[in-house]
Amino acid sequence: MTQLDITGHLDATEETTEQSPKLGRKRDHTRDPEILDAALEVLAETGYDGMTIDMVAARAKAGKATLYRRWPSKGELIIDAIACMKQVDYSRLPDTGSLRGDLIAMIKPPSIKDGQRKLQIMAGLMSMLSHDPGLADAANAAIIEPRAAATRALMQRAIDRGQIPADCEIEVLSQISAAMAAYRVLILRKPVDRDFLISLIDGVVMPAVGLGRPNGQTG
Amino acid sequence: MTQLDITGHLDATEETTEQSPKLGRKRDHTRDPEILDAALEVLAETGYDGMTIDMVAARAKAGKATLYRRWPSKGELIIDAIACMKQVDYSRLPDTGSLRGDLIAMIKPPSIKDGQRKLQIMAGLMSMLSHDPGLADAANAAIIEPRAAATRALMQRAIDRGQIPADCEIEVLSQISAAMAAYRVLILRKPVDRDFLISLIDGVVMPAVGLGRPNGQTG
DNA sequence: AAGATCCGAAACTCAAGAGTATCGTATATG
DNA sequence: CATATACGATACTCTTGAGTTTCGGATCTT
Repeated sequence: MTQLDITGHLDATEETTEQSPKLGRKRDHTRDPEILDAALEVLAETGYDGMTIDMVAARAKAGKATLYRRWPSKGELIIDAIACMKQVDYSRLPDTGSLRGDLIAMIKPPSIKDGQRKLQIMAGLMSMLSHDPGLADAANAAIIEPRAAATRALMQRAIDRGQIPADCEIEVLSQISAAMAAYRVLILRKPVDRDFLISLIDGVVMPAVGLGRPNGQTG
Repeated sequence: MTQLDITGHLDATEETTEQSPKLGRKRDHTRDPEILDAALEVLAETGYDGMTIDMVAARAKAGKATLYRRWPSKGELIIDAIACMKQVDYSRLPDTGSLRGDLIAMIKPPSIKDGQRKLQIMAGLMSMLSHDPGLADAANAAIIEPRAAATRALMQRAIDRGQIPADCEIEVLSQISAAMAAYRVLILRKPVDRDFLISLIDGVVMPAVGLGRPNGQTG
């Protein structure tokens, strides 16, 4: 449950338990993951402007000064927190043989919960995105793109298998679930559950790729 | 659904009678519309937390005290501004005879521009919506619901005419354009233009109601 | 014209939060 | 045990913005 490393600015993949014997230096920045987690929690709860460094420090049971020893500013802390955000693993895509099966296989409680949290974080960042390109890039890379890439891959595979027409608008279709979920949570303020996502797949996505509703008249 | 009306104010949007043209500084709260407009502008540009009363006052060429003589707080001002927001008129829906024609008829430059602006405002409000139910309600009534109701009515009419199946998921389908537009503007940070909206109608909505893609294989 | 009002500008108070500095303590190393 | 260092807590400075007050001048009424 606790796979954490991330000491510098990521890329630190080796997590050997030994320390370099550096002249009496004690533990490195071991508290970083907890602090970044606390920052994301507070961000999701109160939004970027509402959150304070004291809140984050208190949540992480750390001193305010500790945060400033490690990050130069509130903004940098948040960008780092987003970049180091824990991800659900999209590297191994489901392979059920059918597009519908694959899409539904992506709907799992941890995935839903993860999505909900990410949307809360996005909501907290929203008003800042227009004014801080670095923040927007970090949010996109950590929150939006991973899931989008996974869905896109599923659809491309269905095309490669000849299961859906090659001229499907994958770009748009692969965004439907994410967009509708975001709209529902952030704007309609209703929960996104499994049934909603399935009704999206069966009522929108599958028909749109020609696998759903038996075609009828032409309006 | 239904309309707005919220508190007590508004009705200032209508020009009652012709009064002294430019020299006039009338005694009633004639400046209200300009101030509310300025508030919306600043809100859209900088977000709720980023905006200051001074910004709004300066934008409206008014004194800060004037705003406080009229609204008790920043929050009340914003809620009033949203409630009194100018609307594009959705009361007379297009009637082209076909669902596709109606949907496309709703895409007009003023409508696109209006939508873009509303989304910017929503972005500025986003982080507040979770913490202020009154604000969320006002935003929903003024920004979200009018357009949603119009699209829903278009689809219901298509069902009544027998042009699309009665078991279409109207609720979801009518939200597609709004959700995808919001996703594109707020999260993807790309512009929403006429071509995008048309590709949504032809690539997603129409196929989903059985009027688009010639149905084929079963995956 | 005189009086009553409303307005814009600007100075002011007050609270909150970003960022800094200090200090006592805990702990690993030697 | 001694030392060096990182940490938590806390007090502090400084800036910003919400909300208030004051005042001179412009406008409407009578």
